[in-house]
Amino acid sequence: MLTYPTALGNSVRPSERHYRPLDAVHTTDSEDGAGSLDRLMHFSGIVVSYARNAEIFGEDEAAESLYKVISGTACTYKILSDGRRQIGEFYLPGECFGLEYTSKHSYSAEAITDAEILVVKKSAVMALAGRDPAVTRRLLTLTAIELARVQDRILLLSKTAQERVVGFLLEMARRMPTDNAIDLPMLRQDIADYLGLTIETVSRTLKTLKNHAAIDVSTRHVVLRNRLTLSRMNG
Amino acid sequence: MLTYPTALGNSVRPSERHYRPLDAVHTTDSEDGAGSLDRLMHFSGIVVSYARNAEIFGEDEAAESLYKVISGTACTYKILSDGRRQIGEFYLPGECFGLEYTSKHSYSAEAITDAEILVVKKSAVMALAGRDPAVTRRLLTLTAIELARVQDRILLLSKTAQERVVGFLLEMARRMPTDNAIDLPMLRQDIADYLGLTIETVSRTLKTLKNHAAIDVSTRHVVLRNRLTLSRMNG
DNA sequence: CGGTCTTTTGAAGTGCTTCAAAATACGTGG
DNA sequence: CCACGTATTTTGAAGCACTTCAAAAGACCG
Repeated sequence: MLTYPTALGNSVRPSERHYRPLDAVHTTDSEDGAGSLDRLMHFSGIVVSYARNAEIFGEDEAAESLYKVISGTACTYKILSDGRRQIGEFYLPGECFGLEYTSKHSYSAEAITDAEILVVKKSAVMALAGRDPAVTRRLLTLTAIELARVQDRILLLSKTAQERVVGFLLEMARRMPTDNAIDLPMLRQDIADYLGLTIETVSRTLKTLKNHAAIDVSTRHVVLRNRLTLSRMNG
Repeated sequence: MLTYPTALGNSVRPSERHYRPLDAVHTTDSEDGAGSLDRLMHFSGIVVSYARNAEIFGEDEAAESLYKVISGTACTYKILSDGRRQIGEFYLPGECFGLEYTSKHSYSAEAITDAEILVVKKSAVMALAGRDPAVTRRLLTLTAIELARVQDRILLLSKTAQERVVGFLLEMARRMPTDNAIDLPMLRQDIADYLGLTIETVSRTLKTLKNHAAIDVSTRHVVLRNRLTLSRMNG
């Protein structure tokens, strides 16, 4: 897998795809500290542009920062000893990752499209958290949301190939601004590595769904045609 | 599956198995609020005894309490529409569960052996957290640890049956007080539902490991004979 | 000791993977 | 803007790991 050079610094280079405008991100003040944390991130963070396939951080590196996707898509992953790659999660614009509380990262992260990522030192976040309890509460909320999401993935991974693919599509549709249309930022191989399937199985399953008139699918675009059918297929 | 009657109240009925003495639990004061939270739980919580297979809470019930295992073993689980059960996690003495930040539980919990569970109202925890920021930090730490554990499970579930069983045994050994001897509190069916396998595959895989002199295994007891072999089998 | 629950074992079936290759999409230089 | 080379996706056929179904063996409890 090629690794493209990484552009560092506060540059604001246009990226390939924008899924959600930044101003759609939740920035209002609330008792869970969303406002304070969000303001801190945008104030003390720097925007870093990553080319497609560029590594954002590596496993076992010091975990010093929090990350928020501005544009493009990132993912976390681990390489197993047999060479297979398991993708932990995809991160779309507005979503945060790097919420680990160990000193080293336990997985790697990379940009799967050209992407702009807001990078904030954890030390800055922790300093603010010391002054503003709402920030700690916000971090707790974000971590709990991530936990719930990962627990859902465990359910997904215990299902059949068709249920996994359907679950993936429904989840992506939920997280995208458009209702039934999905612009897939990732390759079939990424989907396969996310769902614990092979690329061939993903391809064949999408075709089956298309043949059952449940979806329309082209290389990078999916339209959910029949949510009722899909929900029934979702186990 | 039978559901046994649940004994409610502050009773202290002896339970089947004790894996770790309570005083081995981390109770020292520290900057992450472990001490404050722990004292609160033991001060304002009540100990409830559950018989084997008794439900501790059900999916969609209001999530009003935090739980800490005193003795015995509990697990969280979800029933899929096809009737299969996916176990989310096992909880051994000293471990906490119910760390959800939604108003309703998104999974069920039950005692898989007779068990004593310390039950604490979230409202009490949150009240303390409002006065003592260290408690919120402690909750954040506990949630982050749970998150890391679930992320590891995702890796486990993307592996072969043998790797899953080996990973399960190594993980259980790590969490038990004894080094290489494991007293399994759960049935083969529970292990199967945890690993996303069938009971037959679990049984056959344990036999294979035994035949390779990697473990000794009887119904409820496992001894890790050769950790090097096991580690190599762990993917 | 008898009944029930649990685990093991065997044999056949199947869903996903693997291997191989064709078809299609994509990016780039001419 | 087209043509070419590369990357990605699709399709086909065979293999295999795990499941399913069935039944025997063993463990547990009153």
